[in-house]
Amino acid sequence: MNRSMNIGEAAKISGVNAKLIRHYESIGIIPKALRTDSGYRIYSESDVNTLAFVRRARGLGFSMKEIKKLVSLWRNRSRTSHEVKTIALAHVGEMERKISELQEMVKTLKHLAKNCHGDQRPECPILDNLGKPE
Amino acid sequence: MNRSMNIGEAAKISGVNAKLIRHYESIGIIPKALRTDSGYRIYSESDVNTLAFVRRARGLGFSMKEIKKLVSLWRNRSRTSHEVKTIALAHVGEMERKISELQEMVKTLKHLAKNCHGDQRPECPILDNLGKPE
DNA sequence: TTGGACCTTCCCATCATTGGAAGGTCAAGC
DNA sequence: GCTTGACCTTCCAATGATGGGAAGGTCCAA
Repeated sequence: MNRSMNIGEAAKISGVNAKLIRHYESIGIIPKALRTDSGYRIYSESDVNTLAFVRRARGLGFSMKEIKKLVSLWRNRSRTSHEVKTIALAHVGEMERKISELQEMVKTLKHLAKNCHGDQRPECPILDNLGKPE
Repeated sequence: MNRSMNIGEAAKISGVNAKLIRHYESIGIIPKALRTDSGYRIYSESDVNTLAFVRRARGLGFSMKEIKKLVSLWRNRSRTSHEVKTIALAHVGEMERKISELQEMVKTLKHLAKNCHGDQRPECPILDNLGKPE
């Protein structure tokens, strides 16, 4: 129990590669790791949990700034679920905005592509549209 | 007609700011502009058309690499509409993939948020999920 | 003791864009 | 003619998240 490990092992278990672990430390997402006498970083199981937390938050598309806040809330017993939910819903809103934007682009481009023969001839409504929209 | 203008005017008309015009020149999206004796860049109406083309392509989410190719096809009379359509549809596919990814994240996060009280209490299924997915 | 697999820090690249600094040019008003 | 301010020039750096690699130190097993 309570075993400690070096960065390679922590990477394997947490699913966050070593390069990224160092990076997360450097930008303050996770606290500075303890070191052996020779300078190797040491990780506890708790540290690995934090890393996996970060990985999963990334998987939901949260920014590093948001993740930093989420980690601190996670670690803070006097947090309120309201704070967490606010961040989550703001992120949902941002993603939904992005989805709409992409859908709009897809719609336009599909329409143009539908009218493009896609053969050996040079005529192309896609280029026409980009070249002169009027 | 056939008036020529400096970068500021070209920026206004094309809708691409001056900083970005210089950048596009530096990365080869547009050819190097002619210069006055004193070194100011000179743009023709045709150049401005190219800049607006780039701006609209950006608006459809194309990458600079793709836009470089599209500009060259636009300028090339012996292009085939097939080439253009291929690029466009590949881009549509990429955007649809991205949309699915975002939708999946939104779905997960909305589900977690729905079960989160969002009040003064610390209990929070969002943090629980990020902390231990098992 | 040697080798290889690990670790360290540091710098650079990506992508598209923006910002600023330091300095040159132009045109209008005095 | 000179000043002023708006424009232009180049160069360097930052963004956000990550990856790649170099140069060098450490650990462990044969």
